[in-house]
Amino acid sequence: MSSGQFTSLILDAFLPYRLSIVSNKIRHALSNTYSKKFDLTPVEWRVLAVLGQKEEMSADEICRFTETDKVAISRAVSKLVRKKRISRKRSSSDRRRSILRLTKYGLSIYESIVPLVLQLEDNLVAGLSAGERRQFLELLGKIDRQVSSLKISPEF
Amino acid sequence: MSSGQFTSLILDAFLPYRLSIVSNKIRHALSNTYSKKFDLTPVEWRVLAVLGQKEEMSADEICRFTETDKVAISRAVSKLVRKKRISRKRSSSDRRRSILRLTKYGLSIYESIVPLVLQLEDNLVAGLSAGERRQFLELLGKIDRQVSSLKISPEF
DNA sequence: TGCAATTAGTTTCATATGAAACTAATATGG
DNA sequence: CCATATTAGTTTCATATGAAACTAATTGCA
Repeated sequence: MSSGQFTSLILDAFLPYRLSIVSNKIRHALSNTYSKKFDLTPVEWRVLAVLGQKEEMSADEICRFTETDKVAISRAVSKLVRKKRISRKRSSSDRRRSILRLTKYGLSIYESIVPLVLQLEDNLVAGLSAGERRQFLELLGKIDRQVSSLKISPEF
Repeated sequence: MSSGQFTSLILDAFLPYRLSIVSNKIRHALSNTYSKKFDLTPVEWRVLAVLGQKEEMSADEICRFTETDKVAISRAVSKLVRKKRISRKRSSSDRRRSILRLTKYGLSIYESIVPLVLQLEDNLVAGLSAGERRQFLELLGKIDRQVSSLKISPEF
């Protein structure tokens, strides 16, 4: 039966698919550098990474900074506290809010992982010139803003 | 304490992180277009998408084509068969292998979703010129090949 | 020819994740 | 001042996912 009117989806040219594939590969590669060695899940690493960059943050701030679901952050924070990698203190100005910081132990884990993930990143972009790297991040930023503006108008 | 010797990780400039954020946003946006409406998970959609593009494939071929874990594909295939969206027939030349195809029902679901996801893709790249789109996919392809070559050398 | 290695796909078990609902605290407006 | 709405974070329940082990069939080599 002729389907001349129907446009089949060519996955290799479908941007969301391509992005997903590459992102998954990188996530696995990243996970391989720290997951077993440091007993960390990707979201836990993300929390450590944020707290390594900023001195202290609340869970809600981490959610907004990393655009990650609050339940996932909550669970990761609880595990990191239990593993004594971060500390949690109630904010005196808003007792709903907690103040999170890396412990010395957490900081040492963070400082051990950073060179590894930076090395991985270097390997990833080894085939790109410096100009191409900048270009890629710029285009990615444009797509990021587009998808964010889509989310602002929920369809329900 | 001076930490002049240590390079903190700046997440906004960290490519894997940026890719992950954008990819997650897109995955959610995509999922919103078909997940509830068509009762599909992302992996199930991926299987439909591949079978919509190719007439028939084995599970193993879908795994390799989409670079997706065989357990995930196996589970998605079983659910799609149960939902009568694809059919599964044993290969006569290799009885380990199954031949998967879209059913009429599955094809109609596929044909309903494709315009939606193509529209979403159009919206995603609305801020890019045609040249920038090509450039982005080319650079993404380079990164893809780099990360694939990393995986070829497992570290254990 | 026969057996070990490999392949195609499935299942088990433990953990992660998503959606929704929850608690406690604060903000806002009448 | 008080009731309602909102915010920060947690918990529950169901489903998804990851890792490992499994079964059945095929391939390759001695």
